[in-house]
Amino acid sequence: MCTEKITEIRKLSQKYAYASLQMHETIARKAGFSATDHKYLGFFLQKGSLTAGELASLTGLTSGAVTGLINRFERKKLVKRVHDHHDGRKVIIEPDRTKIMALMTPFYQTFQQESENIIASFSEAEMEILKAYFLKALALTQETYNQFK
Amino acid sequence: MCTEKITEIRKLSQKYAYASLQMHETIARKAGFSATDHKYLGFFLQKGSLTAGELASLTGLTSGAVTGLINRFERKKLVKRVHDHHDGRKVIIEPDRTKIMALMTPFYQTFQQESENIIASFSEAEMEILKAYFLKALALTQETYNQFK
DNA sequence: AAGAATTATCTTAGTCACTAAGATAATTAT
DNA sequence: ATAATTATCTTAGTGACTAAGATAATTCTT
Repeated sequence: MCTEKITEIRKLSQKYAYASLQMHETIARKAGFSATDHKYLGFFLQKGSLTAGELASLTGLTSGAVTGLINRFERKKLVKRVHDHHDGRKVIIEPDRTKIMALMTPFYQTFQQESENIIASFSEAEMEILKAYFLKALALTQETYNQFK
Repeated sequence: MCTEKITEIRKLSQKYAYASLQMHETIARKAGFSATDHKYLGFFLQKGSLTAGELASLTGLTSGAVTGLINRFERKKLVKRVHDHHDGRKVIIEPDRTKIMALMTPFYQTFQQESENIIASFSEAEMEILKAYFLKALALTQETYNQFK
């Protein structure tokens, strides 16, 4: 069997994950965010509005840390706090997508375009293989995460 | 063309990168490390002995932060400080690979095995495609990192 | 319907890792 | 020899985190 090739690819994917982390942290600093703020900012683009509690459980942060996170974003006018009409305890955090995008785009536009160029360099059948791999790898990563959290 | 599929895969890989980050941070906490200590611990396994300065430029930390990092690892007896005989200013950090491995393995063994199982579920020709993708994606990520650092 | 328990968020106190700037000590250049 | 440079460490201050408790709204119990 091709045990070596398997291990090689596994290590490659590990290296990629680390490089990705480094890249994001570096961009975060350049964009004037702490690494963690930047990390969670993407959440709002992905998920839209969230309550503080939802954000806490998604991020794994304590409620106090989330309060601080929201305060920092609110100061920069990237999100708004809105009280839920149905449940007055809840605070809904409404991101200003346009403003957030405007901050991120300069850094990611080229990267995303190049990423898509790389993907586009594969045939449609090959893309299916990439997709299959990512779906499996994502599931395993999330399982492992859930196992330890 | 299949623009949608391309974007789908790009987003999938993005999601994977984020999940990977979350997983590593969670494991770090479980293993009794701060997320950053855990992140840099892997460095020693990969690179072996390093000087404090080399570590600083690899991690992007200031020299003071590196001093603290080494102190914490040294307290846990995971690394040793050795003075360079040729250049008395330099401090070589010698990792105790066995000890570090012993700390990491319980958390990563299953994950790595399952990762390899996923890879092994592809044919050899398909593996070549995965490898090709990772090599390109890694290069792009590192380029982007270098561009902003 | 009133009181108790729960839930959601915020506040406070304390900790830890970081940066920036300067100190120390060894090496290299003039 | 002296000056400049290099490598690491130290110190002071900052920022984001946790844990625990406060506050306020909702839901459950009887």
